[in-house]
Amino acid sequence: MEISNQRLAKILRNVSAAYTLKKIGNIFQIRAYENAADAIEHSTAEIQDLWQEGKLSEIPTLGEKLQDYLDELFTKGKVKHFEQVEKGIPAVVFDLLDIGGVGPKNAAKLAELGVKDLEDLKKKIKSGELVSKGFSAKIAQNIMSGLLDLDQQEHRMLLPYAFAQADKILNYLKKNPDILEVHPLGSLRRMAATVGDLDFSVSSEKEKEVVEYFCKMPGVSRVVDKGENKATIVLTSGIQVDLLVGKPESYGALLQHFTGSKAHNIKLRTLAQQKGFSLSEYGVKNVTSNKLQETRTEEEFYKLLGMQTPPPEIRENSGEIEAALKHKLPDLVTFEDIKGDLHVHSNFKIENPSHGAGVDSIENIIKRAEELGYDYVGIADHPPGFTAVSREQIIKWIKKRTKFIQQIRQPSESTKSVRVINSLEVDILKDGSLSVPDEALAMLDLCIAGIHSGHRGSRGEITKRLMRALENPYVDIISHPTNRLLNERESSDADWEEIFKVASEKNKILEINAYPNRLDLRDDLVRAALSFGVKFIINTDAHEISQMDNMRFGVAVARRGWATKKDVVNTWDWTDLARWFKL
DNA sequence: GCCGTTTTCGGCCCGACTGTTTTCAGTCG
Repeated sequence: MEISNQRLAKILRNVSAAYTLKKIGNIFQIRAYENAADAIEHSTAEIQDLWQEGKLSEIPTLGEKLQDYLDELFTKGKVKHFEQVEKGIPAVVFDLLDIGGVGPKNAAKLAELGVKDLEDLKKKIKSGELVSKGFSAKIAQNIMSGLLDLDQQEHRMLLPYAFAQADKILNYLKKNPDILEVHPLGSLRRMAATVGDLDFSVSSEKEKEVVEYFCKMPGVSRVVDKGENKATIVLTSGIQVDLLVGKPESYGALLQHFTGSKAHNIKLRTLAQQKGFSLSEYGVKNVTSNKLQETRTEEEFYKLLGMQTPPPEIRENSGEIEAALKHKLPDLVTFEDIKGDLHVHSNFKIENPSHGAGVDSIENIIKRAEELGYDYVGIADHPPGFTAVSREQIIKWIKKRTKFIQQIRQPSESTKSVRVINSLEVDILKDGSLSVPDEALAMLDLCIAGIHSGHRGSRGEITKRLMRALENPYVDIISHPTNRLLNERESSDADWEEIFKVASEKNKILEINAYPNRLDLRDDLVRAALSFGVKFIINTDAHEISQMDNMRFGVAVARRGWATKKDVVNTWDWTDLARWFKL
C-alpha cells in the first residue's frame, strides 16, 4: 500500500487532535505530532521511500517513537496506538479538521450536535440549525466560508503559474507611491515546486493606507482578515493572498520572518535563544536588556546572528544554517549563468510520433535562443514510435532530419550565431533498451534518453531500466529521471543512490527538467546526486518557444539542490561543452 | 514526543487575529 506524504501528515494530525480531545499527554507531545506532520508535508522526498531505504531518521522531528509507529503503519497498514487513541471519536471529527478555522475543539462540538459530514454541515448552517443549537452566528459564518474555500482548493499551484499570478499583484502594488519595497514571501520566494497561497511583504511608512489599497485590488472576491498592518484576501480565482506591511527600519526582519521556511526559522530562533536573543518579525531582541534591534535588510538581520544570509531557495533547515554560521554557503548557480537549452521539441514533420511533437519550427527555436542570449540550443524531438514504424523507416527519418538541421545551421559557423545541436529524446523501453537503433543514434550530436511508459514499475524494474540506459555508450543525458508529474503522478521508485553512482562513473548527465509540472530531477535528489559527483543539465523540454522561458524554474530546482555553476553543464561555454559531449 | 557546542533531563519559536475573552481559548502562519 502506498501512502502519500499528504495522507501521512493527515494521519499524524488526526492523532494530535485525538490527544487534544482526550487530554492525552502534554502540549509538547501534541505538538510533536504536528511538527512531524509539517515536516512530512513539506518534505520533497517521499517518506515511504525513505522508510524503505531505512532513512526515516534523516527527517528531523521523527524520533524513535514516531519512526516505530511509521514502521508499523507501512508494514501493517495501521497503527495500534493510533487506533486506540482515536477510539470513540466520531470519524466525522477528522474530516471537519480539514475546514480552515476549525480545530479539534470545534470539530468535536460540531460532531456532538449531530453533524454527519461536510455536506450536512453546510445544510445545518444554511438552515440556521447550527446557530439555534448554540453556535454564535459569527462562528457559523466563518465555518461556512472555510467550507467554501475547501471546495475551491483542489491542488497547490505549480510554481510557474503562481509566479504569473504573483506578477500581476506585484505590478499593482508597485503602482502605489507609498510602497517603498515589495517582495514575494514563503514558498513562492523559496521557489518550491508548488505553492499553496501567495504572500507578499511591503515596506512603507503608511501601513494602514497600504492595507486599504491592497484590499481594493481588482479581482478580490473576499477580504478574510484585515489588521493594522496585514490583510488576507481571496481572489475570484480562489487563490488566497496575504499581505504584510512593515516600517522600512524593520523591514529586514519582516522579510526574513515570512520567507521561512518554518523549519528554518524555528532552528534559527532556537539558536538565537542560546545566544540570548529572541527573534521576531520586528527584529532581534536582547533578552537580558529587553532591547529590540531593528534591521532594515535581511543581511543585517543574519549578520546580528553572526552568519551569512542563506539564499531563500535553501532555507529549509537542511544544513544551510550551519553553513552560514561557518561562512561557507555554496555559490549557487544563477539564471544568468545559463548559456543554452538542449531539450526543445520542434514541429519537424514526423509520421507516427511516439509522443507529442512541438508546435514551432526549428528556425523559430533558433531565433528564440538567440533572443535569450544563448550560445547553443539542442533540438531534441521524439523519434517515430518504434512499434508503429519499421527500423529502416526510423533510420531514414533521422537521416532526413539530420540533413535538414545541417543545412539550417550553416550560418552558425560565424561567431555570433547560436550553435545548433542535433539531438533526439528517445524512449528507454521496458527492458532498458532504446527505441532507436545504435546505427541511427550514431548520426546524432547527442542523445537524450528517458522513460515515457510503465512509470509504475517496481523499484527493481525501474532501477534496471535506468541502469541499462546509463550503460549505453550512445546515451549522454537522462531526461526527467523520476518521471513525476506534480499533482498527478508520484515519482517512480528506484535505487537512486546506485543510479547516481553509476551516472557519475560513466559521465552521464542527469537532466533537471524545467517543465512546470515536472521540475524533475527533484531538488532533494539533486542534492543527493551532487554528493556522488553527478553533473546536471537544466533543460526546458519546451514544446513551444514560449516555454523556453521556463528555464528560471529549472534553475530554482538546481539552487534548491545546492548546485553550483560548475555542476551544471549548460553554464559552460561552447568549447567545454563540445569537449564533454565530443561534438 | 523530540532533542543536544549547557546531550539522557528539562526544556521546547513567536506573535497575530477572532470571538465575547474583561485576561483568555482556539486557530493560524
